[in-house]
Amino acid sequence: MPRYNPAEIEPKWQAYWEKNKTFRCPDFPDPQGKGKLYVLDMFPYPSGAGLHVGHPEGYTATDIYCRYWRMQGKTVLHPMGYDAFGLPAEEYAIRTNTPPRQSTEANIANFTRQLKMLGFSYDWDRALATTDVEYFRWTQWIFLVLFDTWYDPDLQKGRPISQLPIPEAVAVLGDEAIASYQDRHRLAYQDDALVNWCPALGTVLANEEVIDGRSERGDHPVQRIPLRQWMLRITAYADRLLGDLELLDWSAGIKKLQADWIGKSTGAEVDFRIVKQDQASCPEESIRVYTTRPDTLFGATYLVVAPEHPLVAKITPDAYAAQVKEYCEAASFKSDRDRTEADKQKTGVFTGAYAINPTTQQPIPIWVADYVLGNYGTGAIMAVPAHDVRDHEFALKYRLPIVRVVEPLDATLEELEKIRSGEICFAGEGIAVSSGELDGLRTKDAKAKVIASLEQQGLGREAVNYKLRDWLFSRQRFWGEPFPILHELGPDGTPNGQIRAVPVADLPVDLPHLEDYKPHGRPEPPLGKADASWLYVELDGKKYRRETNTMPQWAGSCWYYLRFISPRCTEAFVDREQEAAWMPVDLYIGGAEHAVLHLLYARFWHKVLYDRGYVSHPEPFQKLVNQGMILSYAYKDHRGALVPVDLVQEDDQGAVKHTQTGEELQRIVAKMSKALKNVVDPEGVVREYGADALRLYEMFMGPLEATKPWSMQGVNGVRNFLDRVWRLVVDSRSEDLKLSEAVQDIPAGAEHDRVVHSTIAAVTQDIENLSFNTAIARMMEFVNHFTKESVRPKSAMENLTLMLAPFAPHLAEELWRILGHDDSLAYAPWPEADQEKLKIASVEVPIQVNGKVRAKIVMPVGIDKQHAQSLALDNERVAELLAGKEITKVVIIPGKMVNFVIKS
RNA sequence: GUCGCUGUGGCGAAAUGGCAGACGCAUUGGACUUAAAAUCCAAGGACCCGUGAUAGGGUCGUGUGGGUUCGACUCCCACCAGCGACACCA
Repeated sequence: MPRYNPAEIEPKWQAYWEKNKTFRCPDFPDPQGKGKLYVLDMFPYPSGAGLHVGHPEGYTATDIYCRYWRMQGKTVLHPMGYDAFGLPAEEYAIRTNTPPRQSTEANIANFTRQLKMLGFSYDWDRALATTDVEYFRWTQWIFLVLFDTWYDPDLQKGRPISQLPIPEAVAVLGDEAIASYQDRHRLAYQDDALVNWCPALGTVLANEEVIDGRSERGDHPVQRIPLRQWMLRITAYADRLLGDLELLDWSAGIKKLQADWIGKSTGAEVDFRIVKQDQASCPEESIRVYTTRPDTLFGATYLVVAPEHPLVAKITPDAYAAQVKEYCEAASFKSDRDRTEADKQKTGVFTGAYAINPTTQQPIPIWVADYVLGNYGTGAIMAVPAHDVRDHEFALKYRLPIVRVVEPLDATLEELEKIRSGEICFAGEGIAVSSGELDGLRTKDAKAKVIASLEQQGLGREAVNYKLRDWLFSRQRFWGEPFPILHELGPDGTPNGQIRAVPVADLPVDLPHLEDYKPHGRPEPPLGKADASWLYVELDGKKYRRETNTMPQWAGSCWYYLRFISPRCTEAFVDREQEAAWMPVDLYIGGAEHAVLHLLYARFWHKVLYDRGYVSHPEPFQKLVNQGMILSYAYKDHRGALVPVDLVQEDDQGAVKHTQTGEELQRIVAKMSKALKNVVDPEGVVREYGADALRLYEMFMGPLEATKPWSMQGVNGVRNFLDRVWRLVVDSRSEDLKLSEAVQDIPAGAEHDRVVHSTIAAVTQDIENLSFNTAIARMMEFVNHFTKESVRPKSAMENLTLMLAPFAPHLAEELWRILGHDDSLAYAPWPEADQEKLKIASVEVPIQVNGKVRAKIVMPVGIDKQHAQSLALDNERVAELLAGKEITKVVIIPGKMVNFVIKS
């Protein structure tokens, strides 16, 4: 085998690693080693389409990192698994008439085959899928932990429900009342929620799965209907989820995304007394609003309540009832997203009722408008049209008064004029005016003063709000984890409202066999069609019906990183000691599309488990890196329409033309898509160029976090590099496999040593910084250097092989063998850069005049400033330029540059 | 609309206060070959001056405009473009 042939050596080494369990990870980190390292990829959803080039990007990065640290002596946990529940699998199953478990397992087998083909150093013995019954047994168990936990706001901690203090008033009502009180406080609770129900898909959808009132998948109409749903009380943890971001080594961008999603705001709740009117029999005294700008209270000229607000009907006088009712009903049919469409004109209706502004004592009208959301704050606002753009827009449309109470600190006269005339609205901070006792105060001080005064009068208080909502956790689908919950049946055989957990000993609750799990257009979950033997349970003499909702796809991915630590543990969801030894995850790499939801949900579950004493760290993922998207070239015609790549041809001049119209096209970068025929299949790349070339190319394209376009010529380029490495070491003309004659077991000279050790230093640094593209460039320089040498020290070739091993492991193993080593190099010590051998005697230093390079002089390393200056002045050209000029300043950075500043 | 990221040769990129364009692709020239492929060696930002040809020298150049600095791709301000996320949260 004289030539580099990845098709032969790659399967050979993959078989070797598998047979020798080279990457098996021990239960505990080696106490003699250099510590533990837990490196995790976001596990894939095993779609029928197989691996996409985007998958190996992150996986190669983590693989390089793991292989490097193994060579540095760390014990590395590096697992892989599958997030396999979910709607696409179920849809596919319905379409092809195969059971979802069967198609899911086939897809997993295909993914595993493709991943193994790329030579990743996973411990495959730890592989798992969220659909494994033995896995979701513990997903259900964790759900029961959530069900068994309430959040104690005083201790800021989740505690067992048995420790929830029961108020005397509840206790006297008996066991049922206590149970219902407890149920209302659990982290997993049931609630009547307005959901996005899609009859065609037969399920509720998350808000992000609904676009303009239609489903993202299939474009079916979506309705808003109230349904009894399971909710998870993530809002209880909002403050900790926000505060603990500080502990994490995540990019500022991702932290900000999460912080914005949680959306903490501080302001005040203010009570507005309702003006009693003869017609309305309103028992309530006041409406409570939430505002972040209590300092603008004097400018509140009307109130707005959400259409869902419980007081709407009570405060509306009969004369207005019909139109208010009509408006509220119309609003109830709109989705949240419809209502919040920004470019939409605001609408609203006057209720006919008035409230008293507590500062001015003036009556102000109360309106209903759907720009106020029922489920944020108190569902009601005080409108300050002079200082809030939304209120301003609404006030202009309905001709409501605008009263200016804040002046900007630094505005141009022109701006000030417009603000004073009410033409534009000023929403910033400034100085209070026309606000009685607040006049002259800065916004911050005015807020404090008005809150204090409201508190004194019992009319308001400081308040905090979050955008984050509780998590709607149930789906009406077949292919998900069943809830381990039982509904007690009354004497008439229908649920009586009492619920209980399935005893832990009875877990898992497996999915029943269903002949027909297709959607039927009604919101009852498909599991309701299960046999009575599954559906009905008798326990302690009572009859129960199982909960028939299933969990959303997010559930399984909320804790898989814990199961990887002890995947076969039968006693617990994770072995306690092993958890303490391996957690937290040291490096987590995945796509930015999971920046908010997955990472927030997983952090939430982790904190609950932490509070309940099941895990040892408050946060699961210490360092997070988002790999960039891999895009493809696409072509656009004069109209801006995209042209499929098979209709594009490049001519001799390098211009791209449409093969049919001959029109010259513009090359752009776009997402890969089947329609554009520019999807790159990783398996095809492996066949043509080899797995090592694919891995190397994905890393050489550019920085890990950047989005970058795929180029087959680039793949060819790195393959060319691997060929050069091969020829550097191996005699490619010989019939049998042997070292090149240039490779000799001789000591390296000073020049060779410098190249070797500077490469080691650079590559080591680059790997630790995840800067793989520059690490590869350094190895290319190394190869370019030694290719020119007719004698290549064997030790230098060994160092190169070791450095290349994390990137191109198959080739490196093969070269290692040819260099005379019997073992795999997976655990060979990483080469160390010898600082002594990096030292050089002299450097070339640029000499600048007024910042422009005018000469270059070789100077000894470590020269002092004075000598550097005189050497520079000795230079003929420099002397010439400085002749007769006055030198005003000389800047000298020894070893870097000398700059003479002269008067011109 | 708001927020974030990105803007550097023909292309992917490097350098993140000190010689802009490392490394790779594509291109061009040379060696090898009967020839081609492969391989190896070499050249290369643009423009100008200079020379028989070299050598050599100059000006400009990192999206645009301004600023800080002896010195800016790098830091600051404003703007433009592309991509992405969020979107009436009071």
